Amino acid sequence: MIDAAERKEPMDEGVSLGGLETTVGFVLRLAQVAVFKDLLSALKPFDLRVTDLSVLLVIEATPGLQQRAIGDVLRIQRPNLVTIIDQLEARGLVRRGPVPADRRAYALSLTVEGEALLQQAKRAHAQHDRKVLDALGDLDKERMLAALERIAAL
Amino acid sequence: MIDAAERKEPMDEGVSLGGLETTVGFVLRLAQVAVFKDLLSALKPFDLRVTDLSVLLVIEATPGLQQRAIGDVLRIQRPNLVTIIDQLEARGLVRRGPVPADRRAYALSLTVEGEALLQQAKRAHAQHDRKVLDALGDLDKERMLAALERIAAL
DNA sequence: CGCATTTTGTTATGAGTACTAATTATTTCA
DNA sequence: TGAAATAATTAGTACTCATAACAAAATGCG
Repeated sequence: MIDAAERKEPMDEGVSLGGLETTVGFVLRLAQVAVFKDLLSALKPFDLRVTDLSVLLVIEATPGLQQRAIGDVLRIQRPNLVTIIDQLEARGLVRRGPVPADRRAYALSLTVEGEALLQQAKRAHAQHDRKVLDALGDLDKERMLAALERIAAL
Repeated sequence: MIDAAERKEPMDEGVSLGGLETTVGFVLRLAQVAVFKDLLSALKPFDLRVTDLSVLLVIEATPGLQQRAIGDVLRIQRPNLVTIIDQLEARGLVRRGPVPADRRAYALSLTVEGEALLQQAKRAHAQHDRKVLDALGDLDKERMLAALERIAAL
């Protein structure tokens, strides 16, 4: 396959984006897609998607959490979280334990296998995150995060 | 529906995200989702999706462009662009004209209706963009764009 | 020129993600 | 106790994104 950068005739570099290229929203999307693609490939060896990693991280941080709580903080709809947990449970990474006070809910926790895999995945994630931070250049992380959080609260 | 912020018992604010909240990638995603949601609702009156607007903007900037070129700059796969143009053409907003030198391709241009609708949509878009820029706070747009572009080039 | 290769747009199709409505079991509360 | 709310689930849907294969036309090289 021939990359656009080395094609002969059309020379797409000259095509105007109609002002889109100086728009925060548009570039924000390009950046987000790139970050997710990079992280996804970094997690490939562990057969984890980005969402899987985030779920595992939250469970690790607070074992005993219920599905609803995880969905809330990660902005995952409850029905969607069900299948995610289903898969992680089927792989023996996560356990659906009983909640003493509530027989409807499950107390989620990592199995030893889940904990072990997560440790590996965390190293890959840290490596990925380093790349992202390097790309920030002179812009310090704190100001970037603050700005992004304000945008997220639109 | 009850918002999480005003629910009584669980108090999700205390749930740890396991370090995710200080990750550029995660917050980047939240920001991007928020921006798209805001822009989508701003474009609702014109029955345009975000992608539709970007396509119209590119065509306006360079009339006579072929589908392939638009897909390249906007990162839209050719098959997907076909249906997008189909819809815009069916609504009378875009015209598929002949390319003198190439009978396979179409020279895309805006109709008068398309031009008129785009002008309105651009005002809505400008209003939305103003909100995003305000959210940047002390961070100047140029540095933000530069950082995002470097991330997008990961 | 003539024939293989490439390119444009198209169709069909599948994977992945995300959303809504409705159901069951359980808990909460008036 | 009975009504309403909640946790998880199921089923169905919609939207985005990607790939493969195709016809028509253009390109290019012998």
